[in-house]
Amino acid sequence: MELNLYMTTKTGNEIRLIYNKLYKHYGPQGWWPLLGMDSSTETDVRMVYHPLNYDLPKTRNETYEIILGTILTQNTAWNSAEMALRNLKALNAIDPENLLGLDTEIFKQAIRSAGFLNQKSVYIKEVTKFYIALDGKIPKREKLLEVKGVGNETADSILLYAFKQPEFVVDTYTKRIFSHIGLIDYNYSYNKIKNLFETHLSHDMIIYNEYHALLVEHAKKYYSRKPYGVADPLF
DNA sequence: AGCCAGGCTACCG
DNA sequence: CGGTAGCATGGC
Repeated sequence: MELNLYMTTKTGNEIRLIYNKLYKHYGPQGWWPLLGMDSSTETDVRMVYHPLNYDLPKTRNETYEIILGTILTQNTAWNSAEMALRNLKALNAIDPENLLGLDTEIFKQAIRSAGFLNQKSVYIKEVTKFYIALDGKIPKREKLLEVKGVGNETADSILLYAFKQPEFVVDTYTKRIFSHIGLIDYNYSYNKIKNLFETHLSHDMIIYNEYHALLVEHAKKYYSRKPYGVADPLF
């Protein structure tokens, strides 16, 4: 029979149960957030989450904005990355060609709030050239990983949120929550954890999108300060 | 005042 | 291979 046995394992049930619990508790997350598209109110450009709308990003520059965000938020609070994005928008640089045309010092100062500006300025230029060269095509994970500054999590975030591909994203929060629950060891490799989730869930972009966003939302509340998870009311 | 943030590269054994 | 120092700034 073709009804897969893995669907009945304890681990598989846990992974799906936890998703349902988080979704019921927090609801759809509307990731990846985008800057408001209303340029008439430049002083109040906020990030827009878009729950239950999985058609975004729609334009070349919206896709690019998400790619920029994945680099800017590496080991950095989202608020700091968001500030950098607003600065870039004010420079009309959430556009691959315009960004590459910026003066280097102006560019670095624009992304300063996101930290690691020397590294990230290089990473962003590298991934920008890669994006332009794609010419509208969807990148292979393997090729994304060849770009300097794009590691496992960033590659999966780009594929999932910018290109709507079913790639599960593993981050620090995922490891904290699931090691706290006891389903993984904290030091499992990235791909081992990624495979665990992808094995036990439908290969569904929407599920992967919400699951990762929900884990971040939950972890920000209960897994940001040691000892992690002790006050977690759900798990 | 520290600790933490939606990681990655380079280099080490 | 797996393990880790260094990277920069802002919030709390």
